[in-house]
Amino acid sequence: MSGQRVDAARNRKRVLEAAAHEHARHGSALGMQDVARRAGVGIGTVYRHFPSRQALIEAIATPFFERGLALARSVQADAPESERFAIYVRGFAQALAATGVYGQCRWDAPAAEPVRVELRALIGEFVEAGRSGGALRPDFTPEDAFALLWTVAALVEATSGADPAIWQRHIELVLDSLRGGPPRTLRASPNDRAQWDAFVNARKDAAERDPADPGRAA
Amino acid sequence: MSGQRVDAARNRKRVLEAAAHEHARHGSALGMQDVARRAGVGIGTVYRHFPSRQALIEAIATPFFERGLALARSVQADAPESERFAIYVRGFAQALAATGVYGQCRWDAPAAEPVRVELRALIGEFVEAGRSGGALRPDFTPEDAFALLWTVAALVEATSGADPAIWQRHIELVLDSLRGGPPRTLRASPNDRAQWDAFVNARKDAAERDPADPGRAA
Amino acid sequence: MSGQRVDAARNRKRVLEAAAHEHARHGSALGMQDVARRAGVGIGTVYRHFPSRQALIEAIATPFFERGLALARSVQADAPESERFAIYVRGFAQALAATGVYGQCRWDAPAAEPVRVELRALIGEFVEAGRSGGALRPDFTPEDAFALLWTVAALVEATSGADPAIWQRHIELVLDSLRGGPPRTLRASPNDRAQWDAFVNARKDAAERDPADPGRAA
Amino acid sequence: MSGQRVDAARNRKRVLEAAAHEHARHGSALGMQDVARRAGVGIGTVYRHFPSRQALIEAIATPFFERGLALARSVQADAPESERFAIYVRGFAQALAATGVYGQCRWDAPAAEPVRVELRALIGEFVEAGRSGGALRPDFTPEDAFALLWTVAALVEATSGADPAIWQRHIELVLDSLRGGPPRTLRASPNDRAQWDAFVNARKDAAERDPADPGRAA
DNA sequence: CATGAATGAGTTTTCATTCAT
DNA sequence: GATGAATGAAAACTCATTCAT
Repeated sequence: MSGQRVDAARNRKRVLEAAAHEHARHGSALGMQDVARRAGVGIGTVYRHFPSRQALIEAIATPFFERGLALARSVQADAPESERFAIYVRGFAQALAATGVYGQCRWDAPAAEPVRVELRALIGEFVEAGRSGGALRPDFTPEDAFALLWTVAALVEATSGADPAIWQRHIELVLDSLRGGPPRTLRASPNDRAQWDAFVNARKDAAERDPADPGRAA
Repeated sequence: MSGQRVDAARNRKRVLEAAAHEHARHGSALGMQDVARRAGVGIGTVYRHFPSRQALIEAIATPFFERGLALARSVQADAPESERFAIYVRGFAQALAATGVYGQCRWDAPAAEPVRVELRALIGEFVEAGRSGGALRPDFTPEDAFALLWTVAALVEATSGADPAIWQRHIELVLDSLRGGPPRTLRASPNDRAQWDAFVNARKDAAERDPADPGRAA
Repeated sequence: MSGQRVDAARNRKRVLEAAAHEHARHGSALGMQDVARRAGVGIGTVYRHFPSRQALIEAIATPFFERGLALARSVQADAPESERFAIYVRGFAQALAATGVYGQCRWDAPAAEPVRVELRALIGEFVEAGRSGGALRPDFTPEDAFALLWTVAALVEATSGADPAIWQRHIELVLDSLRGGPPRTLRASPNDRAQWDAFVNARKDAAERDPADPGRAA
Repeated sequence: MSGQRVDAARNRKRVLEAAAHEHARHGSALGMQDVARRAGVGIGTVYRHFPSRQALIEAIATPFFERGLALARSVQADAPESERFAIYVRGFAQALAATGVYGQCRWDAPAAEPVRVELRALIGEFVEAGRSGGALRPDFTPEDAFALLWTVAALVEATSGADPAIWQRHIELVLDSLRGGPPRTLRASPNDRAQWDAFVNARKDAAERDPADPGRAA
């Protein structure tokens, strides 16, 4: 009816975008009907491309991982060795805040396996270089980096809607501290009370707007 | 099931505990039926104490906040000034890992208002004392502390089921780094690859066991 | 607890009144809990006096029938023979509008049996006297009277909340017509359009206020 | 059950018919499950066409009103002027007895607005013609007609299950009386005691069969 | 390929009734 | 006798998934 052969791939992409949007709002509780509506296709089309809700949710993760990997590659290609880790963390957070997709899209998804492997290798290099260059304390491991990314992701996901300065400050504070030396002046302004009040209120508002899934993250 | 009129308060508590348990596993998608079953009461009893699913979920937060506050008070009472912040963070994470309740139970809940206020005052004192005593870098603010607690909570929630050593290591690493001086040897063993493999596998297993809500957090 | 022996009869009466009130609003869909609350007693007390919801509903009818019978007796005692039927119909409608109880309280309730018998006898006399006195056409039977009372009840129940003039006019119109002679000037003002608009709006408002039981009666 | 996509409109109609049937028996307490079963569709299909129980109940009214309007039009087209009112009342009652739908389907439903307006115009004409032709007393108004129809509806609803002769007799009696002249011999046999006993018993039986909603109307 | 009507299992919520205190 | 907490069957409603068109 709407151009038969024209472009199945186009539809697939639209569904994926719609799903990412819904996922950002409702987490894994996203509704298939809502995804279809937002994508402007019938529910059946969603199921043609993704055989189940679970498959769709997992599929959302793929572009997320690919962006993460692409970011790591470009950091490796372009950034000075000792700063790569910091730049990657900042870029990771930035991408997260921009796309809003995280939630259930996790490193444990089967599809993420190869990405995870390559990413670990790259991050391993960043960490090694950071330690050598004095940007990271000597006992910092790649696994510490994963833990850090996880916490950063959670904070970004929670606060980006209210005041991005919160996570920006946090990242600078932690990165600077992880050097292991005396504190430097940070690149981001200090975290203050007003920001947190804004944060709490933003979440309260969101909960009122959508009582079905009252607050993601945390 | 379970005698009648035994004690309304007792039943209320059992429902709350059951709800906390379910919430830890399924997040806000917890089922009322499941809560009732686990509490050993009829579904009607759940509704007698909490008029709706939403009300129950909000109610879960209260003991969580109270524990947090109680912890802060006892830390203030018993711990040496300069170590209070570190002890509080450790205790907070410990409690989280033990009770598993977090998720939707957030600082923005209306019921949390008074707790939030008092808690902020206490944490403000911890931070001040920490800075004076050299346990925290001079530019660390109470709001930085909140951000840190948030990230810690996310990490604990995600990893406590797999290997608590992950979050323990992370906390020690960050606390030590936040001193601002040269790194010390940490109280927790380094974060290594095996731990993360265990983590990823644990999450994968959980997702297979319960495809409905495949993995909380992150 | 609230005065043990004091007065069970008092409680029974309060429950009955509360039930009548709830019944007037919600018909047979009245809630036991609501009745108990309005009566100011525990739900158990309601069940002590009336073993089931059905029994309570049937019990509501009794005072209704008794009032009807009392009215008939007093009409027989005090009113001029030929006007008894008209006076009874007017009084019946008046009582209905005042108490609001009708709905499920029906002539077929077992408890109503003896009342029904006596009432039929009295109304039979009223009808007979009315025919003799020229107030009712010769072919009007006691059963016609019952049918008429039924229709009057339905109209009163429907319109008394909006404009009682509607049923008053209707009664006068029909009573006058049933004489069988040329029309006389009626005791009530004519039924006009504004009254019906008020009626329709009143019902619409009620339906919005209480969507649970949107409008009793036909 | 019942093929798929057969025809959405067909299913909608079947649901509506089933709902009308259930409504005739149980009033506004009709069960959605029962409606679905009777319509031979899944419960989800009922909800696809009518988003809530309330919406379904309101929808039942539409065909009812449309039938009423269609009847009025055909009466206007085919019947002799002075008899139109009487014919309409009889047809109205007949339709009511046949379809059984009334109860919550009321003139105050928003959807009924346009029908109500046109119907009032038509009935206004019938009344006017009836007065001119001597079939109605001169002071009879269109609003009196509405009141009369309401009472007729209540009586039909209550008695059609037992003995239709009751409402038939009542209608003839009232229509004849409303002429304002000397009584004529009625087209329907007189209302007698046996009919009322049958009526009371029928209601008693119904109440026993279905204690949930013991007796509609009245 | 796309569509969206149909399905029904599953979930939330209500409420008449029971019974320990 | 009175109370109200407890119960669970029943009803309303949701939504992932299927499949005829």
